[in-house]
Amino acid sequence: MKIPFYITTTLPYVNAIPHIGHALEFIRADIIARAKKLDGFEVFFNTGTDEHGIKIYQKAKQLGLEPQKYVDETAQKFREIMPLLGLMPDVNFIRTTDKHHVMAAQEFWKIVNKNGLIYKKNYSVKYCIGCELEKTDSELVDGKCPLHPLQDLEIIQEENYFFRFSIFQKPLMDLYEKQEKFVVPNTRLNEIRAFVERGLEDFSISRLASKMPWGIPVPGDETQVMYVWFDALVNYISAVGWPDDEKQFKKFWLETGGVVQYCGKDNLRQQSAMWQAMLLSAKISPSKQIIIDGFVTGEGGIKMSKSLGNTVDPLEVVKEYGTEALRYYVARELAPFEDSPFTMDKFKEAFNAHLANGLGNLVSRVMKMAEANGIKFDEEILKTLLNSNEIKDLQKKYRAGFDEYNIQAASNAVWELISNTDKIVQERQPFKKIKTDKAGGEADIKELLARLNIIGTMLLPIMPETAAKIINLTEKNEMPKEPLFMRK
RNA sequence: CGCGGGGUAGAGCAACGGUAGCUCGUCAGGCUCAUAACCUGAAGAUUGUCGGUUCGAUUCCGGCCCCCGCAACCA
Repeated sequence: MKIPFYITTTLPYVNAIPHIGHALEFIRADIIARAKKLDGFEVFFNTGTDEHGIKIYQKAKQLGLEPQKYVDETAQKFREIMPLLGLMPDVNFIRTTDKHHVMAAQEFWKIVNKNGLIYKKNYSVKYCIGCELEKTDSELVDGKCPLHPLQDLEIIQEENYFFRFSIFQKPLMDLYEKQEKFVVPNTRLNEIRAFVERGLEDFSISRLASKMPWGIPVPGDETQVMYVWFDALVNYISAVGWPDDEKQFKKFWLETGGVVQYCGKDNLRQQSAMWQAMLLSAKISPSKQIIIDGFVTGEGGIKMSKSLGNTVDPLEVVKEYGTEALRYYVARELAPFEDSPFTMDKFKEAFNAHLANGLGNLVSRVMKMAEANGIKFDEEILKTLLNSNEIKDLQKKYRAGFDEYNIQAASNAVWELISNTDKIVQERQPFKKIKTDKAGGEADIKELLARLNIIGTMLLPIMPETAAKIINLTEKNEMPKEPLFMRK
């Protein structure tokens, strides 16, 4: 009987096309999903697109498209990128415009409402006549719209539904206290704790449909649509069958102890506070863990932005270096939880050093020796090697890395093995030894083959295609027809 | 006194009460199985700054300076 495991990315908001930050999160979640699968778990891996709300409504209008048409097109771009990033083919792709999800979000609303946690209240909105847009406080400079500083903002009173977030302070603090490593890394847990401790305010969870119709209708009130967060977050349960597919929900939400959610640091509050309060309000058990990753930045830690021209297009990277190389870079060259710079120069450097010169070259040199001397992969030697302290220690590091969602640490263990193996070739010089001491040389080469085989196995979640290639080469005793990674 | 992260060799990071490690890059030597790859060694850091605690601080405490992100209904 396989133990179920549920992991999800944040659903990207489709007001823009996929960027490197999305790619990074998809790849990380996929690596964990694959590692769990290889470990014998029955994995449900979820991703998809968040498609409602004002930004999308405006974006569609601006492009002269119906919102549905716009989101169909953009969602398709996200769907297409999944295989290019090497995601598992059975990844679940949910859209918040899916019928089932819409139904689930409405059902969720009804339950929360029934539990007395939704109420109506006047909400004042600041509106800039110049922009013809609502403005939030954070968008204002000295209380004025920075684009139209001479015009006063109009205050519009609007009646919205609110969620009683404020009463969840204590339950959330308890959750952070009791659930082990609820937020990873710990600094983020402290951050959200401090935030909740300061006190929570109810937040509005609907918009007037007359002004912004692009949302899920509020059950029982056609004049309002649900605010995107209240809709989008529900995907984590609707994706596993809530509310109607009890069997699926029981398996992947209840038996797993909840979902493991990957999200960016900008999503900390929504996922580890708002969403958890929402679940509590519907009497559903909380998520299992929230994994917060940092952002990729440009050179020098500066935020990536189109206007600065320091963005990196994941599709360009894949086109130039391939999917596997991008996965490598995400896994090992980026800090797992902190911001890290991502530039094409750095990428090339890492590619040459660790994929071409490191992994690829090692495969070529070992397979050449094996092939030239007709030496076959030996299961017995593999078994002995797996019992050595060196390999055991590395496997331990590798597993601990994955257990802590520290993909970098796990990957480092693999490259430590690669480096050790290069050293062995140099020290024992089997290519020379085989000429004078046939048995000794053969034994060395067999060990090298077994090492390569282990490297392949360890690479399976990180670089699945390369890993399969390496395993295949060692078992078939073939030199790669062309280098695995050609120097750039 | 809004919140958080950070300032360590040319670059990117690590460590932690006992004078700093790794990766890339640079230089020298070795090897020739391999993708001008690989192995060994070297050069290169007064660990932002001032002060305190201590036998001893990069590591603990306090002040200051600088950088980055966020500031809730903006995904």
